[in-house]
Amino acid sequence: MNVLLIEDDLHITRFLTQGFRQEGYTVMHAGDGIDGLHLATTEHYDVIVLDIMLPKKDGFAVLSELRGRGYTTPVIILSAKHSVEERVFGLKSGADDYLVKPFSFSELSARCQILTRRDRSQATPVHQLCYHDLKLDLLKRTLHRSNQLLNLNQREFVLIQLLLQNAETVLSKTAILEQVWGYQFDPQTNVVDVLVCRLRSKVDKDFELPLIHTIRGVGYVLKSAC
Amino acid sequence: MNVLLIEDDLHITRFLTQGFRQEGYTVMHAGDGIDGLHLATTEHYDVIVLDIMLPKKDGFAVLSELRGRGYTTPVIILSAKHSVEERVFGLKSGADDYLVKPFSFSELSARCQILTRRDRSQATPVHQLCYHDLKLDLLKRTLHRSNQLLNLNQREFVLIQLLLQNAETVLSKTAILEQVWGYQFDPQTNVVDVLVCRLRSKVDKDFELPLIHTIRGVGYVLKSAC
DNA sequence: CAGAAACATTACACGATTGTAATGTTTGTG
DNA sequence: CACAAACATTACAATCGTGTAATGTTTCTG
Repeated sequence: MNVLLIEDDLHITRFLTQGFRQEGYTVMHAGDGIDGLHLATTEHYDVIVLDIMLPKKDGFAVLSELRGRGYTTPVIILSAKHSVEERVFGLKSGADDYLVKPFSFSELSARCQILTRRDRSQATPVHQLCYHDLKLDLLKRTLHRSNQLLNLNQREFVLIQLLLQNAETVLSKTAILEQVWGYQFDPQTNVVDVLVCRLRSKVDKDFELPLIHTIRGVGYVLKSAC
Repeated sequence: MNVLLIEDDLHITRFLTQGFRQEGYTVMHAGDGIDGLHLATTEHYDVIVLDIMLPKKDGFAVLSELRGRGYTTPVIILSAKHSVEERVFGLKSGADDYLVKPFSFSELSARCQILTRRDRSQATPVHQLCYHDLKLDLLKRTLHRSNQLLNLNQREFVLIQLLLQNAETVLSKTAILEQVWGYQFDPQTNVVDVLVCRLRSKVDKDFELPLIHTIRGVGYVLKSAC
């Protein structure tokens, strides 16, 4: 069982890490929101324990980005505030549970168990990837932008899937070549450029806000901000 | 959405019933443990909200009997006590959540939503279809027969999916036309025959046992027996 | 501002996919 | 067994998907 702990307070971190390890969990730790989000989207975890007050990116932001990208990993929020509004807000933003500090480790552990118990019975991989007004359904093989159906071909579909799975992360051309074509060498042509262009003409052309951005000298990203 | 509320305090009952009804839930109410258990085991509910201090049979007893009989309906415990021991005990006995009185209705409602949301997501569509030695993966878009990868094109893929979803059920040509092409009329050609033929050449040709059978005058079936 | 590098777009060609139609084969009935 | 209907197979043509290369455009540097 893997736990991702996103917490900046060193005392709490040590306390929880120890507790989880004693129960046989594997714990990964991130000390700020950016790191946490990165870990959460690159590795598999059974539960994420998420502090709200975090450096760089707060817990709510991490949570909403995570959910926005289609990740459904159970999240337990830890927070010092116990105002009803904040608790409800946390739960509505996609958290699965909300614990107010101070709390006992045994309760946290019990609540983790509930979430993972439920999760195991599912064990179904995500089949919908969302970002901004894009929605990709892997089972129906459809891509919608703002509820409008876009007709993609094979290659375009795989590329947008890759971009969605790595939303807001720059992908180099080499990485794209590798993951879309399976090539581990450069075919010395501009296939990637052409494919990106074709995808753009479907995904971005008729819309106000472009989502596919090029980072000159680096690669491409899917993101909504400029 | 159906809620079962097991609670003896009349004020709380009225308060919660009203709140749930305003959110469009249907609420059933039981005033003691015996009644509650009886209702829980005879009707279907999406969530059970369970008080601990109850006449006749307390909440923990109700919960453990319920779970002992195999019911997995999500249960939220309401309790006046907030000792860590009791909370952990409640969670470990099979509750899905634990709220300490006094609590706000909005938090209870949010937590109910989480539990029912999770439940609904368990109804996630299957992404693997299997029959005999055929295995179709809708996410990877692959078809294997006896662990051998078969390379299908678009139309063939949709047809085998349809056949697998209706394994051992005869599908008429009209039905196939409708579900694979979306046509609701007969194009007056033999597209279906041709597609079946092409699919067969991949699925059945190199194997001992044919899986795609034609029922003369009726349609086609996927089955392993003759 | 000239030039080069990086990227975008367009045009073209080849192969795969798919629908149509022609031809071949099986099955059942009188 | 002759015949027709139903189905299977094959052949062909139109279209689509995809890679390559040529041409435009942008961006950055000196």
